[in-house]
Amino acid sequence: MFWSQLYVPTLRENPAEAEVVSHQLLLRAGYVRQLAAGIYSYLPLAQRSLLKIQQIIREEMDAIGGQEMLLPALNPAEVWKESGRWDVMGDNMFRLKDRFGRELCLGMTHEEVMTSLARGEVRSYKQLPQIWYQIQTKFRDEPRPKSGLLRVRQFLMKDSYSFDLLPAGLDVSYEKHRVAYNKIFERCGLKFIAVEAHSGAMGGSQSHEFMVESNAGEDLVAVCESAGYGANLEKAVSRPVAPATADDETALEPEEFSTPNQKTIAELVAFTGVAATGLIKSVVYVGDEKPYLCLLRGDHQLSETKFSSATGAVEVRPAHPAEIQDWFGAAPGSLGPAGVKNMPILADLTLEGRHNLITGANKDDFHLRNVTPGEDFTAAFHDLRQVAEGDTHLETGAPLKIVKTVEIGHIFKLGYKYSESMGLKVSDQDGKEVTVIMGSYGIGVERILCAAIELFHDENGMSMPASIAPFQVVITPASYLDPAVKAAGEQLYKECKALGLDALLDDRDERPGMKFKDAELIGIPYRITIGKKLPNGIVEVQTRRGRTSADVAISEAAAHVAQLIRV
RNA sequence: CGGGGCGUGGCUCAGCCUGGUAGAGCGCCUGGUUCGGGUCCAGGAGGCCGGAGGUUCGAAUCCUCUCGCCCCGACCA
Repeated sequence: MFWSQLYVPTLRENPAEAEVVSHQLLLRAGYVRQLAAGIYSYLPLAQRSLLKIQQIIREEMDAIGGQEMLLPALNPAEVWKESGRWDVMGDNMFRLKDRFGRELCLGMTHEEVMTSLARGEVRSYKQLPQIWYQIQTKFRDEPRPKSGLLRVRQFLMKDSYSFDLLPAGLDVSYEKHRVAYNKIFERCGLKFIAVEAHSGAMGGSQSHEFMVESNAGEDLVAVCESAGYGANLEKAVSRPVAPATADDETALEPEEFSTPNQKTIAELVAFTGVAATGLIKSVVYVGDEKPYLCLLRGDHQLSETKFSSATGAVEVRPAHPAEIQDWFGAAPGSLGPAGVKNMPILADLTLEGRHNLITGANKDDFHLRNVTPGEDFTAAFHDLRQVAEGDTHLETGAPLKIVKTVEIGHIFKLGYKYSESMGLKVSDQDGKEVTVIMGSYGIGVERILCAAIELFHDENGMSMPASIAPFQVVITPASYLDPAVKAAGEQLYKECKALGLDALLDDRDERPGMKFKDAELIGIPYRITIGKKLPNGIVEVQTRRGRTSADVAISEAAAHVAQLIRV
């Protein structure tokens, strides 16, 4: 490709609307343009890069026996009603009606359509297992699209679905995907981690997320490199920081004391002189419209996901102050387990075996001291606590750190959720009908591009991995007016193409500085500059990442770059 | 949905408070100049100031409504 014929509208300044780096650079480097909130047009550079990403995904999916299909993005309501998700998806689903008033939606994921397809086709256990996938546009009416291509309303997703006769088969399909995903993200040049993910309210199913560390991300994960542990914060477990002081284990009776206007943990710590670890935090949550009193150590936070798992509740929300007043006869800030009979009491595991703690008295402006879990109140103990900075790995005690990440892939053992609700069954060896067990596996295609930019950029622009860069090498004749330089550029371009390199020749009549700036902005990993040293048969090969360069004989230049890319 | 910010040539922004003929830089076009890190000079095109209504002799500027975009939060299969 010749640059003069390629549409690359680079901008000198960052567009005002962009805040995260990948968004700024995608706009500045002329990769994308925005049409509306969360809706983008992909210009030639983005399209080239995205096609390369898709090709890598395709090759690795095919390698595990995946079969590519393409399902409709426009879905009838019926299949979604069958699975129950027509209602569950709520406002996140784009819905429309056809001319006859029939309800349709734009697909936000394809479990339903895939299951519907499979149940019409697959009859026998002999046809299993199957892995079916597609790379397709998904539509989600996000409440708040943001961060450029990271959270959008229309995006490309590779979604695959496995169908197996038995759970052991699902394990195999899942493992195949895990391996394939690792290969895909490695080939895309990303630095990523696979972490345990929350598996939803059904429980039992396994799930992993593939994450790239980035401040632009929205997910927090806890990682411990030395223990090889990583988990989404929703799911993560840890060893908490030990209480600041040992408990007085004398058997003491609870004793009410006055705490005027002391509501928060911080205020109580200041008021009583007792460390937060010596306090019980009382949080009232509503799960599926039933109230629960959740008790945590003063310095801990409730994990809504763990609360949901502990109670089995699907709809989870904090109680309203008015509800609390009604149930406890006191306002938040003076709550505790004492005398609570009208709702279940859940206590975090860190409270088990503690003695003589401080908690609210369920009486405004009063607290109780000397409250001992198990003696002064009974509670069901669960892991309810969100892992916090400073915690250590549960088994090894090695430090955990909490990092912000972008989710680029998610693999999930679905189990029987869709096959059961939608009736996907096959005959087994004995001619008995058996419900098929499924897995579903997603990759956000644009997020790979974003993550690569977030990971690899500097003040000059992007520094794309060679495997997914729009071009692998740019040939930059310092001046296209010099006939010798121009001829050498064109010759070198031919040599690169002959070696199978995806090359771009900057044939524009621009000053060299401008060409260098543009090439670095759009992130082409290698640049061959033809200029001053041409009379000696020398050109310069620059590596974008780190901006190191080497003088190479012009006859060797193409092969030299090919060599660099292969490594 | 709650809170905040912003809409002025393609891009970045000034002008608005205190109403009076719409500006700058970059980009674009023409001519010249220059040619290894976003050359320099000269000339030129391009905007009914997001939209609607109102106040006023007069509105980019003041008021009301509305649309859009961004950020924080809520939400997130």
